[in-house]
Amino acid sequence: MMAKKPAETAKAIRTPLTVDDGIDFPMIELFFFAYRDFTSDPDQLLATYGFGRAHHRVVHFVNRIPGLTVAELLDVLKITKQSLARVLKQLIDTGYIVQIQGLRDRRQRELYPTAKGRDLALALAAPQSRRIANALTRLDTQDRETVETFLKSMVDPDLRAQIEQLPDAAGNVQDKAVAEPEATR
Amino acid sequence: MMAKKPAETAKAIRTPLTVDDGIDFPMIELFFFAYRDFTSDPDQLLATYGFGRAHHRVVHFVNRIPGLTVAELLDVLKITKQSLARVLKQLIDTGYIVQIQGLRDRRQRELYPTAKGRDLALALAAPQSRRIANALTRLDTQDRETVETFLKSMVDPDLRAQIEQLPDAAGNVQDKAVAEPEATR
DNA sequence: AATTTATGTCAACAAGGCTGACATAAATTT
DNA sequence: AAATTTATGTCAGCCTTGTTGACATAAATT
Repeated sequence: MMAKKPAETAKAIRTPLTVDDGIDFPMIELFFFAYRDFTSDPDQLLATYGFGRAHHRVVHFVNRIPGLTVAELLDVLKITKQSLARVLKQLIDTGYIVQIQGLRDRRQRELYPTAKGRDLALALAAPQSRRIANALTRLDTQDRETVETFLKSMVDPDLRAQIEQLPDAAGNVQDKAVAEPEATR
Repeated sequence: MMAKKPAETAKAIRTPLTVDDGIDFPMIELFFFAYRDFTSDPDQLLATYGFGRAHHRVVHFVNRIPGLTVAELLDVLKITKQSLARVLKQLIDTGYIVQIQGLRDRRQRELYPTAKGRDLALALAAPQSRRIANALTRLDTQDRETVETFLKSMVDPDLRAQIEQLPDAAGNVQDKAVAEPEATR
């Protein structure tokens, strides 16, 4: 991979890149730093469990979409099954997630959280939710929608479908489909 | 690390976590997916160079703060010098970045981009800036400030200082300090 | 002269991505 | 019924990018 010579000490550019170069650097950097700190709270907690960010993502989506299959999870995470296998196996072996053979299609393994897994998902999400709530307090109440619209627009259009499938999504019908009959609540 | 038994098949929870659990899941997931796609454009480009995300960050900040020292870069990136050394060496060997011994303190190595390094930084930033601009078009003009305020508030207060130091920051004085005298422009 | 600081480097390790190959059971197609 | 496809699992090995610890050098500071 590395090959080229040090290019005969090419000349150093001493001026910084700025917005004058036609790039929205402030927003790019804001997004970078915001995400870095957004992930720092759960990262710290995960370390005490001996888990990493990969475990976080799995626990999160299994709790958000209980009963999703391995293939569906792979599609959400956009990683390979070999990559998933490692962390999923750990989460199953340590009792955070259980697999149940599909009824309709018995090849499928539906993934569900245990009580332990639910607690972990909540513990990981809590500081992130707090950070967001805190950031939103500095804005007018109707500005939440502005931020939501912005973030949603940052997602690739063809991948936005994934978001719509999650519970609580705007105009989501699935919530009702999954909800139990009123009598049992 | 891994030790526990499969917990005697602990019971599966079949209901999803939702906003009713007191967590702002929609925003958490929006932020996750938005950042995932935000990094996807440069990632693709980097792959064609044989570089990774670590190279991106180095090239970015060296272009934004030309002449910063190794120690300062480590502070911005929050990684170890051994981690930085690998990617920095590659970027220097392939002529994207040059080191210049500090004048004031000759132990320091000031980092500058070459023309090649500048081009790369611009090429990496362009799609991200485009994505942001596109997302902002869906909002009212004054909503940009809302998004900026939100993102800034997501950053840890004690780390916000880093952002202020970058060019173009709101109320930033440094731009002038770094600028050359008018005659030479 | 002694110590501290800025940087570089070597070695080893871990997490979490990846590819390729192969195995099994269940569903689907022919 | 047989052949094929699909969903999942698993083994093996590789890469990037983070980590720690140890040590070396030159320059600045005490």
